[in-house]
Amino acid sequence: MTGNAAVDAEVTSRERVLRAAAYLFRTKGFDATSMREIAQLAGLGKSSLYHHVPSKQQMLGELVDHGMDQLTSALQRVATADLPTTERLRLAVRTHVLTYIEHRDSVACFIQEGRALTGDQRGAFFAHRDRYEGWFRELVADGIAKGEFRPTDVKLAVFAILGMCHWVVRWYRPDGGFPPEKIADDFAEFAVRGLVTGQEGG
Amino acid sequence: MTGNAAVDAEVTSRERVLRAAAYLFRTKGFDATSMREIAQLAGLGKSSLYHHVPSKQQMLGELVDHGMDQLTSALQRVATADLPTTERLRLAVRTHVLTYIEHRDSVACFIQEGRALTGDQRGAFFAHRDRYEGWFRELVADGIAKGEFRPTDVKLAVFAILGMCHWVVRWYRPDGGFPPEKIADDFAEFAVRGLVTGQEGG
DNA sequence: GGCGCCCGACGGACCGGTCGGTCGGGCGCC
DNA sequence: GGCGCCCGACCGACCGGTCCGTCGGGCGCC
Repeated sequence: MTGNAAVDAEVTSRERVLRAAAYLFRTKGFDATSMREIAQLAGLGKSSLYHHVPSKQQMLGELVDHGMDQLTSALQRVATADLPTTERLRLAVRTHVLTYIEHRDSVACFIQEGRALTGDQRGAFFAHRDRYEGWFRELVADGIAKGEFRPTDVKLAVFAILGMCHWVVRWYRPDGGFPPEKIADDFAEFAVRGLVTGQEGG
Repeated sequence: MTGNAAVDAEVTSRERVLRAAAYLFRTKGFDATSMREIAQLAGLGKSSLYHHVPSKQQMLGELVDHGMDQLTSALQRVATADLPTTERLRLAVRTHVLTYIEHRDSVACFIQEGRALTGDQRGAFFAHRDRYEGWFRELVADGIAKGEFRPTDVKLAVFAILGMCHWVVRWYRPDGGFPPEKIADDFAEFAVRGLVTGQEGG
């Protein structure tokens, strides 16, 4: 709430549209979602959408950015922690999973629908994604340099970890019987065990 | 010549159509791919597609089935191996990765585009997918029962492993600098390390 | 208070274009 | 000739997006 009634009204309406779009983009995909469906879910006529949003593409771009922001801002809080690399990896995976679950729709837009972007938005999307992956690569490389992690290909290790994390988008259901904390803990443990030194001789 | 090796091969028209469709479905997604594009890539007029395939939906269904068959038939060769569970897991992950890379387009249809199916095909898809996941769950549960794997939630462990594997669809490029064998080995090692007993006290 | 104006929110009708799919006919090979 | 393969032309439906009129609440002016 800003205290300004007129602004609040506009923000809420616009937000309703964006949330409806994010939900549909996540569950059906960008291309399979029509502006009519978004309008219906938001409780508006189709033409009214365009009072709040310039185009379907722009809407996706905004949602992708928002999803990315959720992940990066959550991760930055972890990045600065003064902890052993192993624990920072654990925190990073935990944070990713919990952030996704909390902001499912927009993060799913970022993870799943980014390729539907065009032009400048597409470039910005790839840049953001690379920066996000790069942060994980530094984390893993740091752990290897410090001897906390076994030596292994950094890119592949990050692909493995992020694949495990991103895939949550595809199977998580709020009523699926797994509390977010449980998923976050198990996945963090899985990632850490995959990288830490020990059990040599395989 | 189209310049696309997957389509240029000397095969029947029907196969050319299916391969073109699989390639486009993987790279652009089912909904973003038009029958006109498929026809063009296959070197045919749009109407000619319908001499080989009854509909776009049916085509996707066939490709999803085919991708699923590639994975399951490859996995069944591994399932019967008389090896410790740890080594069977390693083989399973290796096989999954290598099979995906060898049959990228149709397997990607199975992994990524299955949700675009409708009706009976949709039900069959979910059944196949569940059977595939079920096989992995039995493998993991078996390893835990035998004491080779640490006790952990089986479903989550399989989600983690399959997430890591399925995500290959999204980043693998033939010229990406990673030989398939390297990816398969690293991912198998990652999965095994995530599950085997040892390093307790975390 | 009462009146009139304004303006943002909204929706019905409609646009050009593209979608998946159909149809009738032509062309070449046996 | 007959048959398999193929294509241009075409269909109704639906796409994202626009146009323009309606509605109603807020605000200045008297």
